[in-house]
Amino acid sequence: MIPDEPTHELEAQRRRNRDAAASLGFEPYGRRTDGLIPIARARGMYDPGADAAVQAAGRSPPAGFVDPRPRARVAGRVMLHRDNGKLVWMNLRDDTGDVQVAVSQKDCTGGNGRGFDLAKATDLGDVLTAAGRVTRTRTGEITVWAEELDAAAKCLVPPPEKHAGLHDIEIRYRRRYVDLWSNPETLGVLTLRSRIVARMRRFMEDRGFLEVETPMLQTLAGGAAARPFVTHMNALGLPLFMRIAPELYLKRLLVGGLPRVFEINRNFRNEGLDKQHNPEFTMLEAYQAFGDVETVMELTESLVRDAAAFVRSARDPGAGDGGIVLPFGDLRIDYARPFERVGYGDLFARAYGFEMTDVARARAELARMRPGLAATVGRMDDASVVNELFEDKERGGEARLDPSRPTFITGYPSAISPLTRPSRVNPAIADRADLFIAGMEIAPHYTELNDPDVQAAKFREQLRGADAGKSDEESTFRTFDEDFIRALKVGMPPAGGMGLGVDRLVMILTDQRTIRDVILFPLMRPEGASPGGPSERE
RNA sequence: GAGGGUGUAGCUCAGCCUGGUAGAGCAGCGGACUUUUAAUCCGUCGGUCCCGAGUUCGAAUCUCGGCACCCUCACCA
Repeated sequence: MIPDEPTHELEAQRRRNRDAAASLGFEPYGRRTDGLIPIARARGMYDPGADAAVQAAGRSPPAGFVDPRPRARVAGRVMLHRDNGKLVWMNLRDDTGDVQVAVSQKDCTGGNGRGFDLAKATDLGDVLTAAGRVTRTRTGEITVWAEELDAAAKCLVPPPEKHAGLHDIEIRYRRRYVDLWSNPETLGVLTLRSRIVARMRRFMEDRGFLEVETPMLQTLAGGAAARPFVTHMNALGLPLFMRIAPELYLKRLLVGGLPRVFEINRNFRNEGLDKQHNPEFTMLEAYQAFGDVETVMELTESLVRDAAAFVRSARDPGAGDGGIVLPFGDLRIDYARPFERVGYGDLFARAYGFEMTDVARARAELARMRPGLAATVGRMDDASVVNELFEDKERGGEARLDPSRPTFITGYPSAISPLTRPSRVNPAIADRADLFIAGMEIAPHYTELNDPDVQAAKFREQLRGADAGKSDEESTFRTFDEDFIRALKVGMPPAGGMGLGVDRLVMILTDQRTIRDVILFPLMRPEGASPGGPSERE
């Protein structure tokens, strides 16, 4: 808070109400409170029999009558507030749900005895604790009939409109702390994400994988083709990169003798952002020694199926053990059936009506489709030409997939998969498979390259490719990692590896259209940076 | 990067096409009310119409420039 900033009228009023609560003897910012239970649990404690017994006892219960209704102590934000004079109704919300609280002048006499007065001085958005009997009102609403009410935190900022909620998308991302408690959908999706990740972690552990943490600050950013974020370390006077992938470190661990390793953590790529890309994103990357591409495809398929089953049961706990079908937009995605598999070459032929080996035709086709690219097509190598066609959004191979069926594309050309081991059967084909769901690439799988000489040659090839025709920006991220080659010289067992885009998978499983809706704090430009001078608002 | 859209009270929005000096609901404030459910009833306060320039007697409204966000496309694993 900036001291001399003039406070808004609504905030000033809230400060007055806070001071009023303080002068009633409350600590406006609360204190430790033991014995709190989640609101959902308090609601579950409601006992119709006990309510009936109290009803039967009537207004003047017989001597020795003991109120059998359960007591609960809950904490939550004030979502609604209805002041009926000598009886104040409010609705408290925590992360488990809402409950109505009645604060009656006659009955709310516990604690410091001023609970009713506090209810009168309460603003929407305040955090309170309430303790009392769990009962039901005439109209059937489960209610904590407060015997005590205490202040826990003052809300000085006016909350969103009580019925419409917070709609402004920009403010929802910028102020998640408001979005989370005012929009139950946000809380639901983001807590579900957390539980999905926990579930995936356990799945991997159950399969014998060891979770590890490898450097995020790297002197060389390798393991993928992407532009890194650049930073600088003062103490060593060292330029550093934020990692674009953990791959080269995880493989060093295989060399070190760890047979199954995985990491769930952030990667950083200095590229554009859209519905499927956030500059920092979470990846589950795993390597299994003595496995191959098939091994890790099975791993991913089981992992995704398990996560989907988990989401389905979280959404609909009563559901039987039928299929696992989850909605994504208009799609209904079936995770129970074996995932589809389709070859790169087949998809290409299906999309264009000729074989991808017909390179001359492919060049002509690309030149026709992309007049702007016509000049460059001549300088592109065969595989790039084919892949350019393959990845075309409208006509390409990926566009031919059934988005409602999780599908592995297999048989990628070796030429576009530099870190992948060529197939033993046909070296022109890489042992690589990419999992697509809902038209989104979710996870690539590889039989990893472990021959140091072949790897070194591929690195060199990439560097050469970088020098030829590519822009400076593109070439900066291509690096030759000498130590990684040295590690391979020590001997890495044959292995299968995969990298799963956690944010994208969570999007699909939770039916969210943009990656920002599954990230707690998506990247935003700073607020108030307009040329008129930065306005200090917090 | 290109095109389109949005930006008005704390929040949700109308007004903009067709220029005449700012509206509603909720929230707030004062009052009434011990079974309400977006409580109700009476009264009332609240504005950098995103920022800047221009056109005009007059701009929330029209024009130009800028900023932020959203959508589509492009780029990018």
